[in-house]
Amino acid sequence: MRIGELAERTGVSIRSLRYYEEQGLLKPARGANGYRDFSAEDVNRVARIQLLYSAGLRSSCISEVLGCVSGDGSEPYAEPAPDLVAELTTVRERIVRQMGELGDSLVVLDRILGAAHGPAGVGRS
Amino acid sequence: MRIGELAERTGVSIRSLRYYEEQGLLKPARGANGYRDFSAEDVNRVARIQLLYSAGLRSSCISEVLGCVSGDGSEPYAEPAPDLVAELTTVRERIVRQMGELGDSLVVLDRILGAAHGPAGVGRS
DNA sequence: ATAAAGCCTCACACCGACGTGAGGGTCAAG
DNA sequence: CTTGACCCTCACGTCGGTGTGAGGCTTTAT
Repeated sequence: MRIGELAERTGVSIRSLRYYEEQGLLKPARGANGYRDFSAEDVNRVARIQLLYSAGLRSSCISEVLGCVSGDGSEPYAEPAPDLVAELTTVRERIVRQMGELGDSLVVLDRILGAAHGPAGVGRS
Repeated sequence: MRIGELAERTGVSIRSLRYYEEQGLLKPARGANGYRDFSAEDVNRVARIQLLYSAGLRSSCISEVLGCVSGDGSEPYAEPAPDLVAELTTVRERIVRQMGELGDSLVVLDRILGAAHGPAGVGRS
């Protein structure tokens, strides 16, 4: 599939997809015309990339992580390098902490929002 | 208290504190010498600012939120403007979504980390 | 008095993911 | 053949929070 289609399917901009390739996160084949040729698996791969980005990992790190995840990513892994393990452990801790902070922020926001329309309970999501 | 002390107490850089003032998040008094003079409450205020930053709010939004929180922020609020309520609601949804994504990312990371040192359980934080 | 430390105001640098536009090929439809 | 849609590669712009350095005050300690 070509880049436009992948963009449409994933909801990610064309620019971003090119950027992902530039960062080594995607390695599409190339047609004789120079066009990128993405596989069907790349749809999932892009989803995982986005997920990890949203977790605050930078692309260099995502690249290593994805190197440990095979094709559809549903189950298997290769051996993670020891350095990577250390880094990911740090990242893991950061994520846990960040989730806590987000929870706290939510409390703050809900206080404000609660004040907005009186003492009645805020619509729970 | 002067900026250096506040920086030390909050763990936030001097540069950032000046930036917060520039964004209207802090309004320190000024001594005759031009030095900023922060109040004791500002320590809490800075903590809240950091919290909201980590939740992904930009300073313009934080400024409005803090406008609804009185002194020590422990309980009360002023009336939030209706526009602000709408924005915060959006932000709230984003945060909830983001927490979900972080949780998913955690699962991905734990899979990798689980593969790192064999089938034994991962050290639970 | 003199040095050291803390403060001040610009104002430019940086990072990371992405927008955007220029300039130019490729390809299917009319 | 031409139009229009899609693709390509640079390469610079943006945004937000922060680092950093210049140039110059005030205050504190010796």
